Formats: sequence, C-alpha cells, structure tokens
Amino acid sequence: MPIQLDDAHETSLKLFVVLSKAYKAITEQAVKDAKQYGLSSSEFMILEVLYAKGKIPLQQIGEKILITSGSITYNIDKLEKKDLLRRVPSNEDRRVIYAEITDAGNELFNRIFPEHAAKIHSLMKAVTQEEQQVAIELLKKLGKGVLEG
Amino acid sequence: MPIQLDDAHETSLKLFVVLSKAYKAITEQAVKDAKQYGLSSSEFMILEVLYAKGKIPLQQIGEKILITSGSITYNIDKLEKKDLLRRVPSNEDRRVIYAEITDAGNELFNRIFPEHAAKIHSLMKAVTQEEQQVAIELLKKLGKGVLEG
DNA sequence: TATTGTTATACTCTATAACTATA
DNA sequence: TATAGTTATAGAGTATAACAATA
Repeated sequence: MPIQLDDAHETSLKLFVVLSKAYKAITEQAVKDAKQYGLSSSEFMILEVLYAKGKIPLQQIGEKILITSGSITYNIDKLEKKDLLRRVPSNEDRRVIYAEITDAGNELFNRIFPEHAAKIHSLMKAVTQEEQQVAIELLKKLGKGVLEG
Repeated sequence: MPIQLDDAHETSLKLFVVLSKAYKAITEQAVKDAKQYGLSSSEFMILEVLYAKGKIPLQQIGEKILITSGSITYNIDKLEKKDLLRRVPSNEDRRVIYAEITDAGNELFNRIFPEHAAKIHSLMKAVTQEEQQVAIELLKKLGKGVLEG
C-alpha cells in the first residue's frame, strides 16, 4: 500500500505530471514541424529567438531556452554551417560572441514562422485565449520560482 | 523585421515558451533527485506509476507518461534487472505483459517517495495550492486537446 | 577569481521501422 | 488486419568536467 501524502504535496506532484504530459504532447508535434524545415527543435528555438532579437550573446540564448553551454556550441555550429546565422565577436567584451541571424535565416523564418505559429495555435485550441493567458502567468511564476530557488 | 502575428497566435506561442521553460526547470531538479536513488527519470516515473497501481500492462505505462514502446522495453528491462519490478504475462490476452512492482520496489518507494514529493512541492512554492489547482485543470485540458487532435 | 565559450566523453532518450506472437 | 511487445540502429540532447581566453 502506497504511503499517503499531504494534500499540498499531492497537488504539486499532480501538477508536475500534467505539466509533463502537456509539454511532451505539444513538443512532439513541434519537433515534427521543425523537422519539416530541416531543423531540430533546439535549432528552431534558437532561430526563433534570433528572428525576434536579431543579435544576442550566445550565453543569453542558453538562459532564454534553458539549454547547456555545450548544447549551444553544438547547435550554433550546425546553424552556422547552414548559413542561417553567423558568429560575431563583441568589441566591448572580447570573451563574448554574438549570434546574428543572416538574410537567409530571416527569409526562411519569414516563410515558415506564420505557419509554425498557426500549428502551435491549433494544437492549443482546446483552451481559450483567456485561459491561455491565465496559464502563462501561472507558469511564468512557477518557472521563475524554480530557477530562483 | 519579423512578421507580426495575430494576438491569438502570439499568446499560444508565448504559452509554449513558458510551458517549456517551467517544464525544463522542474525536470532538471527531478532528474537530479531520481539520480540520487540510482534511477533515471523515466525509471522513476515508471516506478511511480507502479507504486500507485501495483500492476499494469506495459502499454498503459506508455500512455500514462508518454514514452514510446521502445523506451518502455528499454526501461522495464533495466528495472527488472534491479529487481524493482517483474514482468507478468496476462492469462486473458497472451499478447499482454504486465509490469508488477516487487517488494523491493515497494520498500524503496516507501523510503524515497515522501522525500521526492516534498522536493517537488518545495520547487513549486512560488505558486499557491489554489493556483496549482487552476494550472492543473488548464494543463489537463490542454494536453488532452493536443492528444485528441 | 569569475565568466564566456569550446571541446570531449559517456549516457539517456528518442524516432523509426522491421519483426514475433497473438487476437 | 490490428494490437502488444521486442529488437536494432542512428541521431539528438544532456551532464560533466577540463580547458583557453578574457575580465
């Protein structure tokens, strides 16, 4: 017979379970979508950040999408070979290297990004926009709390 | 200049981003926790299901935690070698194999499960129990909608 | 001393597909 | 024909730690 937990502990475990399941279900589809464009899901997310920001230090990419420094180097290498971004050394701090999206990268995303957004949106159609906004606020608070310990 | 999206599409993309970040942040800690007990995170989740259910067909484990059939075989093999569960063929349908938790598996989880639950709970302390319940309902609906297309 | 980024290793998980045995 | 589970392969991602260059 399993040990009985507190209500509060039970709730947190349950949240972890449904969070994982929702994440996996959406991610599986997002990975397939990225693959159609010849990109892994990490590559897609990195380009998505650059498409919005234009140029950003490598380390900040890791903070934004929570991947390790090893994974950053690995994925930036692949994207640079595909000519979708380039490395640009910083002048102010010579330890820092920026990733900058190329014209080819911008053209690719102009083409595929609206389609991708529409796909993600259609995956979430079971939840209204108002509910999505509630979920965003709660998950933001949750994620921030975890990272800040 | 990035293409401007609908409000509704923007919201869904944002939800995907914060969902991913919250998931990764919590999972990173949960993986470390499982590792302390000599288990990978998949192994831990499978045992967690069996600890609650006792005995369950292999395929239903895949449905519960969204892992592929290949991963099920792989992880069940490892857990069986550690003597934490055993395979039990079904009498009714001879295609079906149950996974059943062993005494050793139950003893292990009696020991580590409350501690694990407390750790997950403490990770989520930035969000009240009421908010967690709201998040659970929304994520349940979201995940279900994705899986049912 | 601390930070940014790179490199290298080993491990976990995944996707995919072919396969068997049953139904 | 469809389902449950296994096997095998290749690839993606990770943790980890050591490292060089710079602050």
